[in-house]
Parts: sequence; C-alpha cells; structure tokens
Amino acid sequence: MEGAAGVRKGAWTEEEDVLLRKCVEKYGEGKWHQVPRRGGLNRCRKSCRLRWLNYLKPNIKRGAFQDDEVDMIIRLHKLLGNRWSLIAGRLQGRTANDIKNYWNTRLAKKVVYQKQKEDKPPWKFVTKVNIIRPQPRTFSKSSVWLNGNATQVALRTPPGENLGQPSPILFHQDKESAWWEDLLTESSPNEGLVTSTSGSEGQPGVKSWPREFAMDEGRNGWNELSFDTDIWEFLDSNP
DNA sequence: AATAACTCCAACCGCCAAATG
DNA sequence: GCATTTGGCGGTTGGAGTTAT
Repeated sequence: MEGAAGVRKGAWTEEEDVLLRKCVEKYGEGKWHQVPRRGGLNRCRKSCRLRWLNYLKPNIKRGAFQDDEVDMIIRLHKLLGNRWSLIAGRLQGRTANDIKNYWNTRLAKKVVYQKQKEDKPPWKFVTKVNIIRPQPRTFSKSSVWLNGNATQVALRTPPGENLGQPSPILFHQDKESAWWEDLLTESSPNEGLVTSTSGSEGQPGVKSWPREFAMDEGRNGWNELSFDTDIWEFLDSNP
C-alpha cells in the first residue's frame, strides 16, 4: 500500500478541488508526486492525479452517453477489450473511468457480438462478451507482413480530432481490408493473424498478431497510434 | 412511511513498466 | 545490473441515491 499515514481519503471537497485546479494551472499536468506539497493538499499523488483526470480536467464531457458513443464503445471494446484508456482516447471528452463504469454497469451483461448483417450493427444486447486479446508474437519470415508485400501508408486522423503526429503503419497490399476488420464482423477470427514458428517470444503454431502492430508497444502490447489509420474509416463505413 | 434491494459512479487498490539514481 | 521511485492502468469497492416492496 502506498501513501503516508494521515493522508486524506474519500470524496473530494470543493476547497480541495480549487487547490488542485490552481496547482495544475500554475505548474501544469504531471509531476504528481509534487502536487500535494505544491497545492497544499493532504492527499496522495495518485488521488490528486485521478481527481484531475476524471473530474477537474477541462473539456470533460459529463452526462448520459449518446447512442453514437455507446455504439463506438461497443465496437472499440470488441476490438480492444478492456483497454479503457485507448477507448477513451477515441471518445472526445469521456474519461476511461467513465467508460469503464458505463460498460461494467450497463453493457457488460447485455452485449454480445454477432455476425454483421446489412441492417444490423455487429453487436446486440444479450448476455455474453467474448473478447479476443491480442498477443505480440514473432511470425514466419515468409509472412506477407515481412516479405515486402506490405507497404507503408500515410496516416489519417479521425474527423474533427487532432491526435498529434501519426505513426507509420503497414498494410498488406493484396488484402482490401485491415486484419482487425475480421474482429468486428466475426467472419473469420484468425484471418489476418500469423503463425509463429519458433523463438523465445511466441509458441510455435500459435496464431498471433502481426508484429508491426506490436512494435513500439505500450503496457498492453499495443501502440495506441496504430489505430489511428483506417479504423475510423472502417467504423464509419460499418455503422 | 419504512426499509430492503438495486443502480451508479467516484475513488481506492494493487500491479506493472519506465525512468531514475 | 540492481533497487527505488514514479506514472499509469484495469479491477474492485463503498456509499449515496433511487426504486421496489
């Protein structure tokens, strides 16, 4: 357990919010270990950070989730699993905590993904969620992802959103759709994955994800910006 | 009106990885 | 190379508010 004895816990008061807001406005976000001292707050760094990110930070959208937001959450959850911070990064103004709460309290028991039909979304409200978790692995040298049939393309950012500098991403020239497309349609769960052959990173014969999507990975083995490319276009074209 | 059951969400907890000394 | 510190994440919980009995 972290935190000194005597540090305040529980709900934040208006006065504490004012102190924290002033502190962040003055010194900027980050250096959370210094915030309690700088702000005159009897709170641990984690509590300060959480309060700022989930409540005080400007532009946080509060109130009920709109239908399009719910739809996006479900689609992204099917793609990403419980990576709430990544999902939140695609929903302007919503925090990871809000989305996690919304999912756990309202969607988790209701949503099941289904084969997509023309007039229906790729999910429905029923009982169960089956998440496919990506795992960074090695893959065969003969893989299309390594043998030159993949090409580097420029990135696009989602409409109306500035996500900063995009990172390069690879696509297979002969495959019209991206590998993650299958995840959203459930047509062929393993299509687009590759089979590792040997080495310390993966188990032989295990279906896995192309390595380019595991490069520059974050804590969960994913590069957040790797999704900035065609995913938006795909989601837009599959309402 | 009383209270039990349920819902929702803010906040805490423990863990992990990166940074630092 | 190792130990410690820090930032960040997802899982879980406590309790306030709401609804049902």
